[in-house]
Amino acid sequence: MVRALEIVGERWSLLIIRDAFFGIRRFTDFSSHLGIPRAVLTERLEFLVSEDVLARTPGSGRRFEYELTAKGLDLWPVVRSLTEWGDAHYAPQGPRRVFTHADCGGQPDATRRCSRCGETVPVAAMLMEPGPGMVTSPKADPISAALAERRPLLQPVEP
Amino acid sequence: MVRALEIVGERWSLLIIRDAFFGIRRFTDFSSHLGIPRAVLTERLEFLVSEDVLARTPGSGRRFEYELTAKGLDLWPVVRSLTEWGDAHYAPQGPRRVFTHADCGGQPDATRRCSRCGETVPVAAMLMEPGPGMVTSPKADPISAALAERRPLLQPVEP
DNA sequence: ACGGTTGGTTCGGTGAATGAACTATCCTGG
DNA sequence: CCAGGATAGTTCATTCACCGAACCAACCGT
Repeated sequence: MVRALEIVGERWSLLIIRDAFFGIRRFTDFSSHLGIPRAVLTERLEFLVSEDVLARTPGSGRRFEYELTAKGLDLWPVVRSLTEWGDAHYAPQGPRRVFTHADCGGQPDATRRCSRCGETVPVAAMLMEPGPGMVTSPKADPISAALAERRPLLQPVEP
Repeated sequence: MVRALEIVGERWSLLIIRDAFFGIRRFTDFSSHLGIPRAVLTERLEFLVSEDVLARTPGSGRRFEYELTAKGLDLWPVVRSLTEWGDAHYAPQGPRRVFTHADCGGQPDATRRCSRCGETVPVAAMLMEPGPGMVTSPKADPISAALAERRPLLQPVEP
């Protein structure tokens, strides 16, 4: 676990990875959604790319995109179990987001096993939907607004 | 996930919690096994106790013990999935430790479901055994040596 | 050609982490 | 009863990481 924490244990790293699962791919979107200092974001993205957790692909012009690699996708159980623990102990209204299997509507657990059909669900086949604890503030930025809608995981935000 | 990381996302916190699962309970043992600065250890233990992840109970005299609470035990999926990710991507020799269901010998996944009997295995009913990647250095301190033996999780080290 | 967008870099200030040394309390052996 | 060790810290100077704000350079559409 020491090596895992050397890669994803620094501050912000897991939040960047979580946002990547949610479909965020661009520098500016990570910056505005997370509120992370840009210098720190630069450093974290470069490090995660160098460790093959994210891949940096050129979009149009300067619009680079940071995407999860296979190794990065393997972090889903970490993201999911941390979220479940936070929901269980710090979300009296219930979770802000729930994740469902697009094919059958069941709820995959942290290991991606679906509660209804029993399949191991690929992350891309999961839908993220607002849960009972979701708060929709009127002044929400476009990114937060998009992430409060029902949408598939990994699908790029505003393509 | 933000709130979860506020509790367990600081450096050393998850390693302290992992060691607590392994059976470490005393200040000196955490210090020597993790190599964490003592001032930081003091602060982390106090914080985790204040957040009801650990409980501090008086042993004999000054020998306090830090034990996982129910809330702390709920962090097992986080510890397990981080370890699995590290093993999958940074342990070419295979994992250093494997965890088995004491009753049936199966291997519980991150959600504690046993691969053999299908039961949800309590953490206390799991055995930690050395795996193919375990390295037994001759100069190992007594704590590391104890943790390289087959032993139940949560059982206090040298009671 | 020009203003906006994107993806950064640079900078000074602040707080946290580090390792080494020191301390106070309790327990045990003689 | 006293000495010494074990335990669980505290203190301190140095180093390092994080922070917010400002600056900058390439590219785009018009």
